[in-house]
Amino acid sequence: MADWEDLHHFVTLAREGTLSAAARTLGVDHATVARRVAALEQSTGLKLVDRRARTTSLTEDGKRIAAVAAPMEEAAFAVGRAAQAAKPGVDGEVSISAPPNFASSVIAPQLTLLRAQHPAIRIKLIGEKRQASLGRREADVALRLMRPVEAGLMVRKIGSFGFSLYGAANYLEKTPAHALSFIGYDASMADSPQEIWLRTIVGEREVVLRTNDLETQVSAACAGLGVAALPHYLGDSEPRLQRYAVPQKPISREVWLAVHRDLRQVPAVRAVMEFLVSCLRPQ
Amino acid sequence: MADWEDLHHFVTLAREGTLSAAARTLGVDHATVARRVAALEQSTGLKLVDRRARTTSLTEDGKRIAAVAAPMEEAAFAVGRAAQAAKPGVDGEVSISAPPNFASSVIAPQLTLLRAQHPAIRIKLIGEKRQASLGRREADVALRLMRPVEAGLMVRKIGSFGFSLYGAANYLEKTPAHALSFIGYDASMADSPQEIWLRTIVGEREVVLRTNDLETQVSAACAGLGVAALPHYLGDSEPRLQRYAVPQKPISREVWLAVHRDLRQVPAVRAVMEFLVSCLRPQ
DNA sequence: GGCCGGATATGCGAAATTCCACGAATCTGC
DNA sequence: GCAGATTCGTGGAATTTCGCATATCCGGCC
Repeated sequence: MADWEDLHHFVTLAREGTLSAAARTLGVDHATVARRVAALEQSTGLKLVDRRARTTSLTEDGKRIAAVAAPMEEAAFAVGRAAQAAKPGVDGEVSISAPPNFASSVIAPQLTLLRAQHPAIRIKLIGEKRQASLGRREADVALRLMRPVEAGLMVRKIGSFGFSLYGAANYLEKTPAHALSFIGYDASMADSPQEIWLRTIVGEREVVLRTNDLETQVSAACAGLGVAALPHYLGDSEPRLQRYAVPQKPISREVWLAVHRDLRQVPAVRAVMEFLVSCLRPQ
Repeated sequence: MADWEDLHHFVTLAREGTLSAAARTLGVDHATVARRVAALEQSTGLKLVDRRARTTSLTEDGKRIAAVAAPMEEAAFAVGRAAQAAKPGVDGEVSISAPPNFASSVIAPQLTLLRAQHPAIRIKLIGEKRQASLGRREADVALRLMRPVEAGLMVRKIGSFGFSLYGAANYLEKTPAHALSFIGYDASMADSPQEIWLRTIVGEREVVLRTNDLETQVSAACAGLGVAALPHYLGDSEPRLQRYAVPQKPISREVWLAVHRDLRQVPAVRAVMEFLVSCLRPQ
């Protein structure tokens, strides 16, 4: 019987694609991954990966084995969730995945409320653009701007927020509409609703700054570089900015709360979810 | 994330019931099992087993985790089968589980035929009364006397054999029917069809020897201790014995061949199955 | 009551595993 | 074309893990 930990390393390698990436997610050295995969090849008597200088690719046998072993990983994550769900009481660490600026602007400022109500809960707030997989427990709870489709999740729409154009007051005063400059997202966000909305407004005018970081957009707008499409929670809280009305139909994005089925009954997780709902409730 | 090998040890412990038994099936020291389970408890933060001097019993949390982890073991066995199935060609070791006397009397004598036809196949012939689990790869192929019901198996009836009463020639000559002594199975086989059949014949007469070993029955019958209910393949091949006819309806038992779905296409396994079928074919 | 078989803890030495560091190879951007 | 970044391979030192031996405990049996 093969060592299960060897299988763990191999499955991770199969998913991540490179030894180094697998090593990072496993929290070990890449040499360890290489050796464990070699051990698995030894014990199965099959060649599982093609080792080449810069990339390692799975052989046909490797793909087959990886496919069969994938359910094993599913089960392993289920064990992890079951273990967390078995812990009694409202304590322990709960990790939240949310869009970066949403995390810093909306959630973080209110964390003291949660802290006051449930002192035993430790929060890990992960602001990241990529959608953390709740299935593999990269986070316990996730806030998403689109309805999650991952299997095994309980999802719930808990609110929404609108966008407006914002500019520095003195910039808007002195600049005629046809001469406005714009601040937009970079290519990585080209498909986002707010960027599409912004393009309909920009028309022939100029986009002078593209950035994927909303805070940078705020700073640039404050400095009078141009106008930016910002969520209300950001723009309205910045006194140096004011809204710039446009005829286009305003847009808004929905906020969805997602939790894995297995964790939804955990007291600490429930508490965090209620807190997140309250964060989004209109004051 | 918990170490998968820790989970492996824990799942085995959960199934086997004791540290020592788990250690035996895993092929490690019981201290290792204890340490790994302790490590799992550490990493999950749950108490999984109650350690007592003579027995270790799962806690409620332990049962829950074990139940969730069981599919992981299923997947691990599937990986093992997939690995074996991926091996090309008619070679490698194939293990056969069969009733003990059947293995020694019917299969073993003909193994040279298989050997001649497929020199690259190594056979592991396991004669054991308990039914080896093909699902967990305790054997690749099994011969059973009843239709297997395990999930995932391909089963096929490949023959049958009958029973008769046998006794030493001189014993049968000198002993009148009402004075016959009998040789039967012990309590562990009390429910077997041949034992039930034997009881209908014995009536008020005496059972002078009970044993679970068929070879012992043969020896005793040869020595003139009494008559025994033996399968024809055993009794007919022993020149010192001859059948003793009885009015009761004769019985026979079916022989079933079982193989796991995932292994039925492996060349070596197919070859062994064909060989086993030929063993049962009436000459 | 004493003995025995089997099970679980514990301590220690050996062995295996892991991390670390360095070098080679490849891809990317300028 | 070259520098920088990333990746994989390898060898040696340190840590961890494992197996063995011993001690202890419990239940059953004579």
